[in-house]
Amino acid sequence: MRQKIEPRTLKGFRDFLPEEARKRQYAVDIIRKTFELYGFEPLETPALEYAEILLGKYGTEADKLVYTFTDSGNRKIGLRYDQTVPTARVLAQYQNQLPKYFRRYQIQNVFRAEKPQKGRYREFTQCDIDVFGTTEPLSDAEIIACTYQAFKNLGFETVKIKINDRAILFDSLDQFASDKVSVLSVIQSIDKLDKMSQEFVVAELIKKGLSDQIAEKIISTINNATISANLKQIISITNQLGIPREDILFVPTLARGLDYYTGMIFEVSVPEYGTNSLGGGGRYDKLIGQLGGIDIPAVGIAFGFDRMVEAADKLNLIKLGNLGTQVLVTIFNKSLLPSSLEIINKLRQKNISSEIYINPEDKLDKQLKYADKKGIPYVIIIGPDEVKSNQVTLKNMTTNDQQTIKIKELASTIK
RNA sequence: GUGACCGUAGCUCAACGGCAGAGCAUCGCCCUGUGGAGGCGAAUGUUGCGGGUUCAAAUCCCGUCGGUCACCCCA
Repeated sequence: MRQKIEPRTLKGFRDFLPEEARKRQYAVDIIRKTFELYGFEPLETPALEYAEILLGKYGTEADKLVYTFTDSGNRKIGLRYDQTVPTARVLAQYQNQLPKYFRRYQIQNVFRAEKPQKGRYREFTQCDIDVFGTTEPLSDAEIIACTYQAFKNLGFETVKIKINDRAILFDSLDQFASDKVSVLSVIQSIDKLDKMSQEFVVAELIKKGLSDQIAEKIISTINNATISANLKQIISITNQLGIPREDILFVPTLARGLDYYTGMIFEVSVPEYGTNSLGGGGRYDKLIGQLGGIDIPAVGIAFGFDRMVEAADKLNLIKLGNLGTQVLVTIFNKSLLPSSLEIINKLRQKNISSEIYINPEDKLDKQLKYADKKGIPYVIIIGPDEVKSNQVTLKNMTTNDQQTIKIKELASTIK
């Protein structure tokens, strides 16, 4: 007796059925075109890496979230946790083959062994763009401009970029750090000012071991911080690259959780969707050196493709009208099947995406019902009358119009 | 990783210790050259899974898997 296997997906992993998959493909297409438009080159890396490449890069906390296994050759391996680490490996491994100023994009799935919840999964897609090999503010600005445009191209009405400079945070907060409470720890608390009240953050700072006065002073210091020359320059270039001044906001309390940022940091959000950031990034000039052994400055962003699609879908920005099957060719009966086959060939030669009903035994009403359910806008009927007059009946499923036309007029009528 | 809530037909849910049900969806027919509306009929379950308590468990208890939410962290 064969054991019955229950079909199911792994916790935190998802299937994308046709409707969902089509939306994702639609979005990925727009994003990829934008990246290409801004001169970024594609890069793909394997899902699996040697575990030693992945582990120990962001700290012990992140290491726990890396999927690791032993393969049948007894190698310690792991699934990629992000796209930055594998790219750092590529930079170290192929340094002679890559351009000095390397700008690449990467749209791939990453894996994290986290507890899933809303908008968070164990396998999800990240869109990365980065510029390697320079500390020029122009490269920071290019990343911001391209990110902004990708969101705009997807159809988001307003896109806001919050920007700050880690240097501002370090310079103004260093004075408050102690053996007990590091600057990075203070910065992590500061990062919460966006979501939490000031009182909450002050309480957290006190809990971390700072005095009431110091905690209050930190808040007022950071609220009064002024913009850096570096940031001014980056913003000015983004304006010249066509990003409206009002969509770039200097937010001195923006901190970003990751420790490795060294300069400009930024986050993207879409106000219509909520305050949650859809992506973030910044400059990380030391990370690649730590990862691959060679010092290469870098700036980039990763945005969450899944959340972006969810937001776009919620705001009705994904129009699939012209995607998918345009025409269903029905089969009147078995003996007229050759006529239907002839038509479907013609349609496909004309580059019209079309489907032939798959069962010649089914009656016409069933075939129409099928088209209706799948949302196919046109149906072609070829019965004895049509065959006799060398025509076809073209039915528009949305307007309910129906006309009998010559076969050669088909393509132009549908388009 | 910590904590809370929830798993009953394809979907949304009812039954809350005593015969497992409804609406929607599906399929068939009304309708042998035309979908969406309507009418009639049919099919659908080891109540997520495993164990325990009980004369009796969908219901109570434990475990497990899955989902949702918050924290942490992030995308």
